[in-house]
Amino acid sequence: MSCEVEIERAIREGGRRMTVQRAKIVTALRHGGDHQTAEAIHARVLEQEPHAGISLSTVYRTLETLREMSLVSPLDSGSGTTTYEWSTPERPHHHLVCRECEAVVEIELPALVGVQGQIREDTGFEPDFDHLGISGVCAGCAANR
Amino acid sequence: MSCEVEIERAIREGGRRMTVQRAKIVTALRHGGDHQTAEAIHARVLEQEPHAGISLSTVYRTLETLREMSLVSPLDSGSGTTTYEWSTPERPHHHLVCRECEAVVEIELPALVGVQGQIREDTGFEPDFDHLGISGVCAGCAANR
DNA sequence: GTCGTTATTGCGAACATTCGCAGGAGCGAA
DNA sequence: TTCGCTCCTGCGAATGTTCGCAATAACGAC
Repeated sequence: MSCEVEIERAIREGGRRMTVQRAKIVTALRHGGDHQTAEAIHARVLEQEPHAGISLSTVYRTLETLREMSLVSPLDSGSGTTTYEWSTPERPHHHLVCRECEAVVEIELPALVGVQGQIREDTGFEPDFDHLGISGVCAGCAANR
Repeated sequence: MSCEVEIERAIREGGRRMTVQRAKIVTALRHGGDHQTAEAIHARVLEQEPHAGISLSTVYRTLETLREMSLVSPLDSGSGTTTYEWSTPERPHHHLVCRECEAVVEIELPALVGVQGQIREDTGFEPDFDHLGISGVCAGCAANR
């Protein structure tokens, strides 16, 4: 993948360092599909390189670092485990997470831009409205009652 | 407090049982101010009745039960600890949680009703928009950079 | 009041995640 | 190339929260 170079440059900016561990975690994230747990990413790294010896702590810390740089979006699925997906700023979207069956549906919410503006004007607060996890009850579970 | 009777009735509906533990937890919640952690509620119960012998698990389970009945609103403050506050349906509000300093600001967002309608129409999903925890960066922290 | 069903409790273990610390490695400067 | 600063890692312990299980107690029926 060619974009690995760009990511490396992005990491270097801000005084961060490029390490083998980070490279492997980034690769696992980008090739592993959406909504992976930290544990799954860790397993994927070890699978491709059993002697890599990357600790789970490092996976968590790297994910946090990538989140600070807005390269990764965490999604709290409500059931106690957080999943991560590679950021796609060119296609902003949000997630509806069902409280009952834990299904996740993607949705675009351009109307949130107005809400974001209101918050900013009222309070000066800059909300993270680029990748919201909205919990609730999906149509299927609502029907089952 | 007179409304304890109403809460008791609400708990009984749906086949739930009224126990001493639940009564004490409800009292602690209602008299303890907003945004208490489970640990704080537990401590408050033990403080007023050292021999009560209520376990932390029971506090968590009771809070979950009260949340299912929409009597209590949890707020994930981002720092790993969840706080709870008694629901006030007559005064719906949301919380802006600063990712840097963890300050919490209350805000009313009537504009969200429109977004809620859009989600419902598009997907049939019923979002929990009555008590959102919105993370982001507050004005003060944004200025410190 | 007694009885039986079953929701609820307390306990300890499990879970996902974070933290502190000492050793190791990345990267700029010489 | 070597040196030195300091960021990063691995480990194990700690955190907040959930879960499984056996014992207990609430509440409706008699």
